[in-house]
Amino acid sequence: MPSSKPTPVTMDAVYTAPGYLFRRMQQIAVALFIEECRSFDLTPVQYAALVTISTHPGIDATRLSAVIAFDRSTLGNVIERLQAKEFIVRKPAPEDKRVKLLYLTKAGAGVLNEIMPSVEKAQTRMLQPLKPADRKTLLSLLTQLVDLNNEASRVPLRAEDALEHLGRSG
Amino acid sequence: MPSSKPTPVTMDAVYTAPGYLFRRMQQIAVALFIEECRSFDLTPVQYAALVTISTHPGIDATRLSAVIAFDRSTLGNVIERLQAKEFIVRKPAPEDKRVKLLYLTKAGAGVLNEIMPSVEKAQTRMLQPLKPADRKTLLSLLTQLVDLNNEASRVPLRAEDALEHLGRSG
DNA sequence: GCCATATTGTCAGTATACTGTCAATTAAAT
DNA sequence: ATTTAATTGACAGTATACTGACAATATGGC
Repeated sequence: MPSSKPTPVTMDAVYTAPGYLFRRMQQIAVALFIEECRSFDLTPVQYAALVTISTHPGIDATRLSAVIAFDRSTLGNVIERLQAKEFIVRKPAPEDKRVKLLYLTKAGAGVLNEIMPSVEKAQTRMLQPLKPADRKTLLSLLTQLVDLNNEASRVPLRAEDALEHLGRSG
Repeated sequence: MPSSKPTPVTMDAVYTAPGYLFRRMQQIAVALFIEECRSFDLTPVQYAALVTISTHPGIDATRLSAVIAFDRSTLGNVIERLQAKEFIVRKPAPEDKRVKLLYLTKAGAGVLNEIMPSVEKAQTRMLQPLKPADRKTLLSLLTQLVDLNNEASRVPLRAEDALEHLGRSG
């Protein structure tokens, strides 16, 4: 017969779970980013979107979502905010009336250039407590893990999608 | 004079940043949790809260927030939802009219017992793609990093706070 | 050309997260 | 004891995230 004796629950069920640790590190990462970049009025997500629009001028929202693996619905609001701050502009695509193409404004390119050192500082700070060798190990394992689990999230990363707006066929 | 020549921005500014990788892993971790625990109507945060109330019956919201390092404001809504699902109850504290003490209901204890295997499965799955030795390494480094960066987040983990409701002096 | 299908942006709804504020209440200072 | 501080739960406001739906538009099969 199946034993229904309940295992005594301890806080280890939370503290040692990788999911909990990833959540904590995400909180910490965002906190450090916001702290270092306070003067630029850009969130981590907005920064990632801005970088991607910079490297892929004329990308549309759907492809942008695939390239940084952010939800399409979420990205709509992010784009709105970047547009409100006048860091990007949206232009209707001539060949497809559904699509709106994204471009950096001068202000957007400017803020991106200026914020870079602060972003670097935040990224450095979050791994700082580890020994240099451990930083490399963690980053390597984390990169592998994200890549190998790519399909597990709703919006898998599709870096190659970024090239489609340049006229490739899928 | 300072060179204002802008460094060409590449997607590496996003893809290799630890902050981005932590965000991706958090997304993936939540997605796997939700998938494995679909039948239980509990989110990762609600699960963590339930575990903590189980191991600390009679804890209040502020101490709960310190023990799992979740924001106090956020936790208010989480508690409301757990209460709506009748997994917990809130009782006013006799000695302090501000405080409401949290307790598991029978249904709460039941769901916690039943969900455990699915939670375990989700936690296992998210590290599965790595070799066993690498899983151990990553978990160890992650645990260290979260601990060493504890003060960087708005709500640092204060595990010892959990004992106060048992009558300690701070 | 027509029709089933897919894509795009958008929206409503729910659930974290954080900032800042507030009233009620308690504790501390003197 | 009275003023001052701090604490507690709550709230409003902003910003990710995901689900599921929708109209407008494109595309494919035929």
